[in-house]
Amino acid sequence: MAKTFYVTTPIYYPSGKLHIGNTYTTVLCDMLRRYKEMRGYDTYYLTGMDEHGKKIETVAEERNLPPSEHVDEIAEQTRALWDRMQISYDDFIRTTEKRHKTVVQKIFEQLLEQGDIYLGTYEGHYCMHCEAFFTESQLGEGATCPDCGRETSKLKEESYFLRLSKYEKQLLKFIEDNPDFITPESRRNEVLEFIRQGLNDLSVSRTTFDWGIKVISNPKHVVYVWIDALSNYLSALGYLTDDDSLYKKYWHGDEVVHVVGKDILRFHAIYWPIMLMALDVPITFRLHAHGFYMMKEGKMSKSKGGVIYPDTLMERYGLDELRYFLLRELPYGGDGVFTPETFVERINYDLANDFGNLLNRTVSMINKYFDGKVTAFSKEGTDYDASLRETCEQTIKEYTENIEELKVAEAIRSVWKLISRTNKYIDETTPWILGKDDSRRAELENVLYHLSESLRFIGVLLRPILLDASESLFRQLGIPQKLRGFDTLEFGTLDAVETVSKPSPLFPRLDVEEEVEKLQRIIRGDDAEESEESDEEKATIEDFVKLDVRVARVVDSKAHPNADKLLVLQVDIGGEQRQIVAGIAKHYDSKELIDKHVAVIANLEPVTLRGEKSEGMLLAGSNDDELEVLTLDGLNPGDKIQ
RNA sequence: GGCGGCGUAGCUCAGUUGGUCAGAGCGUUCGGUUCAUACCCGAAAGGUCAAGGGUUCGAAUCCCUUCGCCGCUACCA
Repeated sequence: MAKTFYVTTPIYYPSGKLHIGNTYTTVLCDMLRRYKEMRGYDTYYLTGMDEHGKKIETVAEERNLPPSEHVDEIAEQTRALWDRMQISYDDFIRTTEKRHKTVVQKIFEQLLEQGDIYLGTYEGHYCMHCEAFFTESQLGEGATCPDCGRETSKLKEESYFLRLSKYEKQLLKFIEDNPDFITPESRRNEVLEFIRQGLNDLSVSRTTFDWGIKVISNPKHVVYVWIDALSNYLSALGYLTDDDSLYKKYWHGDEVVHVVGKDILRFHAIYWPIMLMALDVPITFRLHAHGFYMMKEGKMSKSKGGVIYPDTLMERYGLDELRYFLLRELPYGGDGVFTPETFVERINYDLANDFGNLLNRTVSMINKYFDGKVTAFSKEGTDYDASLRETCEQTIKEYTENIEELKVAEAIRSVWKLISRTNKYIDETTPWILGKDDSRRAELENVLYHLSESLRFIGVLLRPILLDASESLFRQLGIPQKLRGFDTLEFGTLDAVETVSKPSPLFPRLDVEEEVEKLQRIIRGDDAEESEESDEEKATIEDFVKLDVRVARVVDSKAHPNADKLLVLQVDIGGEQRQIVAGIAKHYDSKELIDKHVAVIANLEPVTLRGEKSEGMLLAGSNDDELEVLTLDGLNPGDKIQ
């Protein structure tokens, strides 16, 4: 029986167009799946969409569509994108599907019965934008969302909670006992540290919106994101249904890998295992949290450094080029940078010059010297032959070890070492000199055979990465289907090569300057086709007039006794004195602002920050490294700002 | 503030358990070659391995301190 391999992407939340940062996960999983397939595994690749929640409800409303139609549309677009990218997924699950809902409801009820979920009331800060409650410890006693920075409102709501605290010790032990459970190690450490600080029970239901899975025993609640979304990994396999054969086969199989971006590490490393423990389902998966592709200026976003979409790159440069770049440029455990320069240079140097040209010159020579047919293989050979063969063997080893550890960029690099070695082999053996001497024909044929065999190795190893190019390589060298498998990678297995009569370049060379410029335009959004609506929400004038912004004179100021970023200011707002705590200590000395006239929001709900009362908010402008408090020394304390 | 990590050639980074570890790729300069998509191959220049101190016969590699940067976390509305 073949070993099994089950690989998953997160299910994507349809809030924006998928850019190359998002698609990386999917391409990585696709590559892993193809690799395992090639190694003879029985594989299953799951991806899908997370389609519930307030945000979807709202967007659908704005579009004047029922939410179901809205998500149908997006799901269709997403599937179409994966199809264009030749993603080899086996199943595409949507949380709005009946097969998923039923399972989630069963899971919820079971956990409720067992007491792992309990009904409580939540009194706390709620962020409308993130649809999330934050506990006191998460938010401290501030009033904004730790995720998005937007203002939260105090809400008292009935909510179900998942008892995380009960499983804290068990989870900690599991992670400690399984060093490979979470990779890379740095992420694992973060998780351990987070658990050690103690887990708060997790709110897992909402009553503030309808677009979600109803709690059967209490339908005014809908199941909130964690239990809904994470369950997809099981529901798609038929867990808790009449036919759970896939679940038995793959979840209880040999290898299960969840690949996620680092932003959702915690949910997969903590909440998901705890859910499984509570359900008495074995934790068979390992979790890999990769970094992101950034633009040079920072995070990929429309407002900041610009965005680049997979379609753009695919249409202009090709799928293999895109896959190669993505898989090759993201360093293990870190973030990657997309720049037009590196993208174009990778294509030219690695794909066109080193790899494509290697095939091209080999095919040309076989045609030129042997009319396209080569058969000989001399075991005696030269030192160069032996060295090349050795590199082939070594490459398989490095490649395999790296992929198994999910170090795909390293794996790819090891193949390129072989490509370089093979180019060098041509220089060492100088076939063009051998070609001038009839007595050395056997030698020449042996050289060309070695080149073909090396290229066959390269083609096989790159099959999971370069879909068209590997195929084209086999075709151009006339390598039969049965010699394209990983298990045929033994030097000398190839009986004969019969090349096509005229080689065709695998990758066209690009005009660097021209393409870089083109890409820069696209990223900036200057290209007509790429113009996009802004992500930003609009505030109405009503929103603004709610704020009472006033000029205040700083009367006194001291460092917060118990927080290094805070200053405690006494301000005069035209007769009334107040205390305001502001997070500006990194940028202002405690005395620096005294007597300055600053801008404050006067009608904020007072909060206590690290033990000091704050009755307002100081306005300041900032970027990544600078911060400047707004000063209006020409106006008097109490004057209104609007 | 707590925890983790990083700071190595102009640029991007490799460097497992301390002793050919001072490296690779790109860039630069020079040279070779012509089978090839003007490609490929080779050579050279470039670093007091962030700074200071310590352990050791010997440290980029271990320990301490300082500075700078990143991630998570707490505090910043």
